[in-house]
Amino acid sequence: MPNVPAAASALDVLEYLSRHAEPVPAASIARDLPLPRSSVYHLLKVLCSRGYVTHYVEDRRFGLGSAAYELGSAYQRQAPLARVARGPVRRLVDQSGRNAHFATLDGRDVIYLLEERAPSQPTLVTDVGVRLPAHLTASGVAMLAALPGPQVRALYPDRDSFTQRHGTGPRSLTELRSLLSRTRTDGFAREDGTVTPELSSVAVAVLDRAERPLAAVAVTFRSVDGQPEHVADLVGRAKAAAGDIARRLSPTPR
Amino acid sequence: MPNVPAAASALDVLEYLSRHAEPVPAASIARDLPLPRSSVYHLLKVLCSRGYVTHYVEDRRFGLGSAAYELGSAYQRQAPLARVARGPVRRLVDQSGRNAHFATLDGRDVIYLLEERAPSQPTLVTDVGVRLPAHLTASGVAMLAALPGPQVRALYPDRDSFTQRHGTGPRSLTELRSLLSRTRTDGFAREDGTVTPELSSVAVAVLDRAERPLAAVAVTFRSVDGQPEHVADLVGRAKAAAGDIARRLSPTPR
DNA sequence: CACAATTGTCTCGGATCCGAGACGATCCAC
DNA sequence: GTGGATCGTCTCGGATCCGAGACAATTGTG
Repeated sequence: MPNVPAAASALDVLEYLSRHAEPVPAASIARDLPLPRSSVYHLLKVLCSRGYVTHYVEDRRFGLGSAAYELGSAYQRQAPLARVARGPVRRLVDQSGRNAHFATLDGRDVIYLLEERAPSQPTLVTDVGVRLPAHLTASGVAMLAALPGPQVRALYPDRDSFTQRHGTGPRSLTELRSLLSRTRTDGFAREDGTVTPELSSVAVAVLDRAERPLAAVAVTFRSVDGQPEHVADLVGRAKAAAGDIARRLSPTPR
Repeated sequence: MPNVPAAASALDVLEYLSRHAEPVPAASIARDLPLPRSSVYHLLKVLCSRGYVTHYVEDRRFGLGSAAYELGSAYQRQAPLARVARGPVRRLVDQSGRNAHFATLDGRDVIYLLEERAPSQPTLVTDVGVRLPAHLTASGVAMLAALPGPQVRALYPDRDSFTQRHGTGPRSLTELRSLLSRTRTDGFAREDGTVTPELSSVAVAVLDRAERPLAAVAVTFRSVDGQPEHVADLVGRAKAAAGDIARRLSPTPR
C-alpha cells in the first residue's frame, strides 16, 4: 500500500496526545513516537493552526484542540453504528428467520438503534429509539460484561440502581456481577421473559479495537423454541454478525 | 511556516467528511477539496487503516470512523477548557478585584469548571462541579443567548422546564426569549440576586469559530456596588478574558 | 447487450519535502 | 551570575513522495 508518511505521522501525534491525560512537551512526542524533532515541530505547527492541537505556551506543552472534539461530534452525527450494522443485521435475520436488533449502551440504559423483523415473528418492544434498563436485557448484559469492573460499579452505585421489570432481573451488584461473569464464560448473554414474557433473546457485544463494547447484536425467539442446539446456532450467527460489524467499524491496522 | 501538505490534506479530507451528514464518494472528495484523485485514494487508504474513515464498500462511499470519535473523547478527558481558562480568569480577578468563574452549558444546566477568588470577596456557591439552572445564572443566559432559537426551544419545551430560585427568573419561553434578546443587545448577561441574594454577576460567552458558545466567563460583585460605569468596566474586562480564551481554544486558521 | 462512466489500484520520474543540524532565546540548576 | 539544557525556528540538499495517467473491474445508461 502506498504510504503517506506525513499524514500517518500527524495521526501518530494526535493519538499520542489522546493517550495522555495532560498536555505534553514536544520533546516527549519526538522521543516516544519516535519522530525527528524538526518534523514534530512542523506537524505541531500545522495541527495547531487547524485547531487539532492547542499549544499551552506558559507550560510549553501541547494538548488536543477543539477540532478533535468537532470530528468526534461529526462522527456521532453521521450515525455510523446503525449504518454499518444494517447489512449484517439484515443478513442475520434472513439466515436465522428470527427478529434481530442492534443497540448501544448509554449509562445504565440500552438504546435501540436498529431492528430488523423476520416474517411471521412477533412484534418487539425494542423499536428504534426505545430505552430499557441495560441489566434487564441480553444486549445490555452483553455490553456490561465487556466493561471493566470499576466502570460497572460506577454505573450501579447502590440497590436503587436496579429497576425491575416483570419481577425479574438482578437486584444487587453482587447478583449483577455473577450474571456478567457467567456471560463472559458463555460468550453471550441471554434473557428469558425479562423484556417480554414468553420471548427470549441471546446477544453478543460488538467490541472496538480496545475491546470496549460499542454496541450489541441480539436475536429474539419464542422461549418454547429455546432448545440448546437451536440457541447455539443463533449465538454463532449473532457472533458472526457482531464480528462483521466490528471489522467494518474499526479495521485492524496493517 | 513550513508546510506539511500531506498532513494538511489528511485534515482536509476529515473535515470534508465531517461537513457531510452522509458518507460521500471519493470522486466528490477529489472534486470538492480539490485534490488529485490518486492522492485522495492514498490518503483514504491511510485514514481507513487507522480507523479515522470508514469505507462503506456496498455504497462505494466514505464516512468518518470511530477513531475520530476517540479523538473527541480524548479531548474531553483532557479538560482543556478549564486548563486554558485558568490564566485569563486569574488575571481578570487580579485586575478587577472581584471573584470570577468560568462555566459551560450542559443541557439546561451550567456547570462550573473554574472559580478564582479575590481577597476579601464573599464566598460563592459556584464551586467547581456545581450545577445550576442555566436560565437563572448570568453565565447560563450568556451562553443560551448565543444558541440558535430552535435549540433554545428544544431545551425548554414547556413551563415545567423553568425551575425557580428565590422566586426570580424567567417562567416561560416568552420571558426567556425576551431576556436572551436583551442579552444579545447588551452584549452581556446580568443577574442580580437570582443565584445569591445581594450578589450580582455579569457574564459573557466564549464562542468557538462557528460562533457557538463553548463556555462563559462571569464576574461577581455586591449588588450595592452596581453603578453603571463600574459594571461597564467589569463587562469590558470579562469580554477581554473571553476573547483571550477563545483565541487559545480555536486559533484563527492561516 | 454494448458502450460510457466511474471506481480503485498501480507505476515511476520530476518536484517537493523531510529532517540533520545550526542558531538564538529561554529556562533551570548550582 | 554562569553554564548547561531545552525550546522553537530556520536552512537546504539528498531522498522520498506526489500525482498524472494507464489499466482492469464494476456500475450505470440507452
